[in-house]
Amino acid sequence: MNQSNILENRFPGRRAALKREILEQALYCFNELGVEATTIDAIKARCDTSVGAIYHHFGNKEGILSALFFAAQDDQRHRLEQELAGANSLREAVYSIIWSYLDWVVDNPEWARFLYQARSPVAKGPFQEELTNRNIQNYRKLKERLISFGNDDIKIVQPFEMLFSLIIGPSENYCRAWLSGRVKTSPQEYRKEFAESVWRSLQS
Amino acid sequence: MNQSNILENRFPGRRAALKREILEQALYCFNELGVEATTIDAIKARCDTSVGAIYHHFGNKEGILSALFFAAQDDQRHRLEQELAGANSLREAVYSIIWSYLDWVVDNPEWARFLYQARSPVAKGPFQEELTNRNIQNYRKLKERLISFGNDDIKIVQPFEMLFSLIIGPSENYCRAWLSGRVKTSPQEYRKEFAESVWRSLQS
DNA sequence: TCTGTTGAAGAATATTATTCTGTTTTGTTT
DNA sequence: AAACAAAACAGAATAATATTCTTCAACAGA
Repeated sequence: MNQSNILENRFPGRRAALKREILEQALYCFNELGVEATTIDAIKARCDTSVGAIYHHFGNKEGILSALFFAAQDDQRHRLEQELAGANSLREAVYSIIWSYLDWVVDNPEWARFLYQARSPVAKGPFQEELTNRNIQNYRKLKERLISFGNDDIKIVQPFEMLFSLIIGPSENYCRAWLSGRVKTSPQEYRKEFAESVWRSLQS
Repeated sequence: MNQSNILENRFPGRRAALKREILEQALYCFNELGVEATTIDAIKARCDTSVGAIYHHFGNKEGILSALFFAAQDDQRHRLEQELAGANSLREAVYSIIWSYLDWVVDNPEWARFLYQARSPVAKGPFQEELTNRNIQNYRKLKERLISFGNDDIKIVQPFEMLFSLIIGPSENYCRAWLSGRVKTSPQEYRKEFAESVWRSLQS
């Protein structure tokens, strides 16, 4: 049932049991029915609790959505940082970014699906600022890490703004297609090809 | 006010005037407030009409959303087909796909923004099947067009499923970033770089 | 002009999100 | 252990919102 321990990691302990249960069922509902079509009542029914409990823990629907979103995003980023820590060159860093992304999506398809569809609602909602700040932070850290390698060995595509899009764009697009069912082959099968293609695209 | 004539093209004539007006204001609301936070009342207020008129034209909120979505998608695809028609080699085709995509987004930023955020809701809603069919069709047509060139001159990345992601992924990712404000430079400035990078990534 | 059809309005209804009040459980202090 | 405070939970009451329904007006074709 539990596809992973993202929730356990983030909301540990006995007292948070219902909180985790609500989130898990909400995740299911959002993915199955869509964010807007998911009602508090539907979530309530699936975990046999009360509206009072739900609102006590999350305040409102946006609160549930955001809690799920940030939990997923943090887990994904954590995986990225772990992989990236082991990289010793720009080339290895690029491979780490792509591989950790693909692996995470394949390991957590439900969470990944949710992440794609919840970004816009969260970006518009009351947690707008928190999301923006996190994105700026993450982006900056990644940029510094990449710059730290220098690019003596090969000449890298110039406008730095483009770099991240070139690296993650293809994988992201493929993962979306895979999660929506348009393509059948697991992203992991193309790990190597994605990384190599991207690396080629970077040398100018 | 009217960023383009997408609505005029799709719903021409005097009798569809209110229909277009409703759609235009709805587009504004969806982008400004988000899909879920946009109320029928807010749309009604912005075009000074009645709920009756709105429901007469679109049935429900999903109906407005879908009408906008398909209008935008068709316009985008139309532009792609025009550009692609002039291509005489695989290389030119790849350039056409990327350039028409970037140009369309820059020409229609509001529509592009909407397209990104409305995909999930539409994919879950009552027009689910229509969307799927359109996607399958578009994908197939594009695939056939690309295959038609053969690949005698250069060896192209093997798994065909990956091809589309490699081509459009970087541009898509960058356009999202640009529309969300994370990067400032217009995608059009990097037209050449995106196309060249992608083309390098394809040769294996 | 007549007549059926489409466009439009707004009140009435149904659905859903949210608040509020009270009760129980849990943890902590004495 | 008893008393207290804080957090967890339940469910009725309320508010916000989507949708339906009934009515009237504009319009095209006979």
